[in-house]
Amino acid sequence: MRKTSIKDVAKKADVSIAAVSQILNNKGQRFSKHTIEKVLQARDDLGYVPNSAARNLKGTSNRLIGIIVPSFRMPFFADIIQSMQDNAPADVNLVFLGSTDDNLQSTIYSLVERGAQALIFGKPIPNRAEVNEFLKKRHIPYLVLDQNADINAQDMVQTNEFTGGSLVASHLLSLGHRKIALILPNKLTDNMRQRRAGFLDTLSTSNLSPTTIITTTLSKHGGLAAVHQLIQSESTAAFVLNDEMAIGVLRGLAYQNINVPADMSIVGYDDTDYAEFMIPTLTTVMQPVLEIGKAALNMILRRLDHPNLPFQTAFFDVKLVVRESTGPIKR
Amino acid sequence: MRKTSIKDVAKKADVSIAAVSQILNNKGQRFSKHTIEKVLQARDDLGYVPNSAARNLKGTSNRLIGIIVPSFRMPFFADIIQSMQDNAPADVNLVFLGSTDDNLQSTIYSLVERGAQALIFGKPIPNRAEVNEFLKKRHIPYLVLDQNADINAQDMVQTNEFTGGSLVASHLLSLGHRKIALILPNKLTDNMRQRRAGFLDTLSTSNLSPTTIITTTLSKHGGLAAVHQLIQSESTAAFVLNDEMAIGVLRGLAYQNINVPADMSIVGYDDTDYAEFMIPTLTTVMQPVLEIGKAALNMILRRLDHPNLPFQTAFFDVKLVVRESTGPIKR
DNA sequence: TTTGAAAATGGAAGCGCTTCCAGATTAATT
DNA sequence: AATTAATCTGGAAGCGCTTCCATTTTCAAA
Repeated sequence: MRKTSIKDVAKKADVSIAAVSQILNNKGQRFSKHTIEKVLQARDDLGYVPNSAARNLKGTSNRLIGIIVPSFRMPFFADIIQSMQDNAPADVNLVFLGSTDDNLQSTIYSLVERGAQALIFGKPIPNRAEVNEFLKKRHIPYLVLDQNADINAQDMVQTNEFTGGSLVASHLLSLGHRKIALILPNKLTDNMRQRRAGFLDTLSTSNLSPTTIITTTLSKHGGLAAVHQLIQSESTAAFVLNDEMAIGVLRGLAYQNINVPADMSIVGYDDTDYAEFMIPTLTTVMQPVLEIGKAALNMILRRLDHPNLPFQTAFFDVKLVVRESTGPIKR
Repeated sequence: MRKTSIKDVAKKADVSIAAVSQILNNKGQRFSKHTIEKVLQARDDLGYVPNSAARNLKGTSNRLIGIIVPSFRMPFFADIIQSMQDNAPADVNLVFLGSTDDNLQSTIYSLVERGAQALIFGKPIPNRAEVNEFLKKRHIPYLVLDQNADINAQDMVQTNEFTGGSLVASHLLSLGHRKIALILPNKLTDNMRQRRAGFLDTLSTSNLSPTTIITTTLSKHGGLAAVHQLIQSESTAAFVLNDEMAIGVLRGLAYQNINVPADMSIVGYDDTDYAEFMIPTLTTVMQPVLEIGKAALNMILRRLDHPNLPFQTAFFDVKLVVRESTGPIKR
């Protein structure tokens, strides 16, 4: 039951192994039509598929990029993945892996073992220094889709999170809101911190700060669970740090017969697919996710081809998308 | 810039290659404490990670399973992927790939080339016969997450789609609806066909058939676009073949100020995460997606271990989940 | 000491493939 | 017919690793 190997093909076609290899790799101009025919025929008869392990062993392996995301179920990452996959050149292989903080190390290890030549992380790395050392030692470039302290230490893809948060605040202020709640996930990425910072900064220019800051899990259920506190706070608006949670908040408010936006304005972040389908449609901040995924991939490919180029940062602007879930304060 | 290989470690530790190999694979009981120490030290110093290509070459490779889905963005598949990933034994490697009908062939090929030992398809295979021959010839078992004509030709995971459709019809009928629309995606899987069949079958026992059958794209936007026709049909209820589309329908109806369920009842299918967060919450049919993913994976692993066992079919029941989007007919 | 088994280690083959190089065959040119 | 050049093909090394087996070293018991 052994897999058919190049040897089998060679024997069947009655030519040398070398001939088979070259002919099947289109480097066989130097062979006669007849030989080529025999080889192709034998391959098809035997159903031969070259073993890429053996092939890669030789050196010029295909480029393999590992992409590590926290979850496949979050729209943001689903989009990233899809966009990378759609934009990957044919000779590049992408391997997607989900990973919790716990098994990050082993995930990275298995990717490296598999011959990944570069990695892209969808979220911050907990033990950054350690991982950095591990990868640097092996000359494996990587890239983190999150703000990063050291712009000169590696390539980066950034979005203007601070501005994003700020836009939200301005929008709500301009609608007359003064009592604004802030709903955060219990684990913040750097991106989210910036988002928050921008929001708080702009509020403070009006001498305001959030009426309440609610911390909850990063999920629709988390948003739902935050509603109780939100109502207690008597705010007239809330900035929910991402759309997933915002969807939960919308749902929770509806259960309490609190009308959005008449009684309460809600703003999300990410502009996932679902935002424009909510009832009411969700005001949110758009990040060009597809572009981000594409840029990250291209950047890391560029790095592979030119390991010594200076580090680069791709910068993306965000945009406030005003929809139905925000409105002027009720008087 | 060559990657450090076992040879480098051996030299550095001043032992043989064989010793390094065995020690690092925990088959080194026969070595002295001292030697083991040296080797581990050398490995760490050099940052050595064994090359799995070379390792697999030898034969007993790690089990690699390829999973092909149409899209990473559809909640149904995101869930499947997540559940497989969460349930995969440590020694099993999963590779997820998105694929359109067009590049299916090459996707399969690249997976086989990589040494995939089994495949799982998330959706029907267009040119089934051809693919079947290709994979059979290479002794690569596969499994399709869709109903399948030939229960004796391969393992299968099935859900009771017919019953699912039937449950929807019964539910709507019991609420008094007689004018019921059916909204389909323009490409049906076998599963969906069964779903439809169950629905139509039950309707017909009341001598009914859908007031209208609307065909649209399989997406939220598709659902939204179907609303116009739906309204024209003067139906009092609609069965939308999956939640994604149903979300679009809900949104579209809201735009037209048509109240759900007072003016129109809506039923989806899949019970994705979002169903219970819609406003109104969406009545839908629950498939145990996580279980399905897990079962599919286990089944294919079992097949790998025991290629000659008789084919098996895992069968899952579905459940109607009644929520706010359906209600008694208005009189 | 001698002896023999147990413990420790390295040599070398081989996994499937690519690639360099030399050898063989054929065709083209005097 | 002789020589050269062009065309065609196979041998063999080597990629990084595992594994079988032979060899060497150690150590306790005789």
